[in-house]
Amino acid sequence: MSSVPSPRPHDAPDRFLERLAARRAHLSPSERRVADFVLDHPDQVIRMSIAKLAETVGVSEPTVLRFVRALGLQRYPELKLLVGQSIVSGTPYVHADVEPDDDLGTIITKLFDSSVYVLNTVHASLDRAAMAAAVDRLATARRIDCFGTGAASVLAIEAQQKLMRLGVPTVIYADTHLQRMAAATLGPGDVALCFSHTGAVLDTVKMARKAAETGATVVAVTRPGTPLAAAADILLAVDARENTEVYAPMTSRVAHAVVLDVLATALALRLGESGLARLREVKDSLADLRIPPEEADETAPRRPGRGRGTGA
Amino acid sequence: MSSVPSPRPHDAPDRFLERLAARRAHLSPSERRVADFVLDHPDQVIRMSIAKLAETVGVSEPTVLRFVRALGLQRYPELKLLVGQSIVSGTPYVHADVEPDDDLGTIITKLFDSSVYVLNTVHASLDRAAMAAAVDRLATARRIDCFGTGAASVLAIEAQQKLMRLGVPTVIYADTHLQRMAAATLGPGDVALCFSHTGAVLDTVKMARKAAETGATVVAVTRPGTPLAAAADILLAVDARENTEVYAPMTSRVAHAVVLDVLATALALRLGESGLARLREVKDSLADLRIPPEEADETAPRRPGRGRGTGA
DNA sequence: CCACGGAGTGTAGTTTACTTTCGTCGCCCG
DNA sequence: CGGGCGACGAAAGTAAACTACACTCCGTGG
Repeated sequence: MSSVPSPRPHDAPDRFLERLAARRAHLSPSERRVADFVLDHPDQVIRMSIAKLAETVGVSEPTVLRFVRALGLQRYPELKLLVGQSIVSGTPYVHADVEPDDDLGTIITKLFDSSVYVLNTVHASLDRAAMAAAVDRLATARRIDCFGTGAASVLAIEAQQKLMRLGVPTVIYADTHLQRMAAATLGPGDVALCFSHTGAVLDTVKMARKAAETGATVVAVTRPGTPLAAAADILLAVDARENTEVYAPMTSRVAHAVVLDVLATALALRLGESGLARLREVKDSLADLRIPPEEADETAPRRPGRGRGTGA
Repeated sequence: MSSVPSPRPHDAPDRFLERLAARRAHLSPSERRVADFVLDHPDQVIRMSIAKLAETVGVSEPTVLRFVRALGLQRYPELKLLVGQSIVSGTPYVHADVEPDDDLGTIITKLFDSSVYVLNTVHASLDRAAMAAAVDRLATARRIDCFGTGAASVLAIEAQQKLMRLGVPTVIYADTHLQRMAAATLGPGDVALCFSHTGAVLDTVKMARKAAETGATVVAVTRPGTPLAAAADILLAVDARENTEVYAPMTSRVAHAVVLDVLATALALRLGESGLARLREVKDSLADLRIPPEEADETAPRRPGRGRGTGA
């Protein structure tokens, strides 16, 4: 492979336009007009020469250059570069919702872009201290119960799978009644791991409160400022605004999944060799459920007319 | 020469480096050297003048310019712009694996970046025709069975949830035996929706084949070139290489989830008003399980010592 | 075996783009 | 009401990008 340079050469290229907007107030009037034009038409700016930009905005070339310098850049091309990178980076501002008359390609693009956007947002806003605290508690927990209802139940199930694989005593109960009963049987040293997109699902919140009453630590992955968040000892905030009105929570699902990945991975490393050893054991125990690579071809009797999918 | 993956989907700006790699073969020797340098050091190229690039590569300036034109571009700055946009998207190339001695911040960054990277890759490589065909079949299916074992089981569960919400007759069975029995009872007009990261899980593959024997349509979300992929009528290929050796499938999970989102969303729109109506009905039926926003504050009795997580 | 032609490349010169210097204007403060 | 300061632009200088043209190498046909 090649030299992989600093992922972000100077500053974060993505939020460059944000930075520009923030700095707008401190610019001189003429410079501000340049800033406004750049913010309004970044796509045009990247193909403009300094002279063209100056003419379009109605200022002189040196003013444009001063504007560039005011932003902490050395040269004008640098600006074009950063603006260019800003407008490409994952769905700039328009976190577009899917419309009823979108075609398939548009749906695909919108959903993938939204997911990427949410991941970037959550990444940036993730509370490391809370995450560290959560890993801490999970690592030493006597018992971990996973809670989640509705769409969040898959997250609870996934959490149970991931943590169990690490040799951490983690359980999940299939229905709400069982979960509620289980919550009441927790105690100090135990952890209740709760998932909810809205943070306002009555059952989950009640379980969290019940668990807290017993002295267990409540870790919640949910939206901040919600009842569930308030009930939590440790809040892993995922603030992904989305259209929950009609469609099922989608993008926030993805964000929750990645947060869970982080949790499980950090925990695995925290547990060190013992955790890795467990993973290996579990993996080995599954080996005979897999088709070995070398047999793969023979064991796949190709049926006529099958195998579509790559074609047009 | 180093492979350069497509950092971003869409058509124009993003897959530029890919396009460049593809066109490399048709270039003259000197131009090819330029191409290789651009592919290997895109981050440097975006800050180089044509003269500097020519000198570094060891060719003349016009050669660089001819290289630019061979790519279908008009001017050299256009190249810098496109290269710059190509290398943005959060994750450069290094799909970095988590190392045992990474600290929490590094783990967070690596996992989020990997997820974003995978989403971009899968977005770019997603087979729309296959997706359209899948939506088609699901829309008219008499019955849909979801299959998935191990880590993929949560996806199957999620699929069942999402499709069921649309009013599409979708079922899932909890254990392998039941799933296998169910597969045998499928028939023409039915759909088997299979999930597997590796595509080599024996149980899932057997179910897919059994389902295919009955004349049902097999839709598989998995890695291409695997036994499960071969057994599928419609393959939704998700080729996310990752470290399955020790850690559970993580990034591919996220990709599968988004593919499922696309499937469900496209299906909802395809079903039109009836699908949306179903969603609303289901949503309304859940209304009393939520804590209404206005009550949120009062219903959250704040306990002393609680509410950590946002702090340092 | 040599003349011819075309592909591929480089040299030199022109045009365009960017940057700096410096001077003017207007405004605030003394 | 004039000296000083900040904002701005004109013009000149410098660097970058582009174009025209010439050379070389190699294969082909006479």
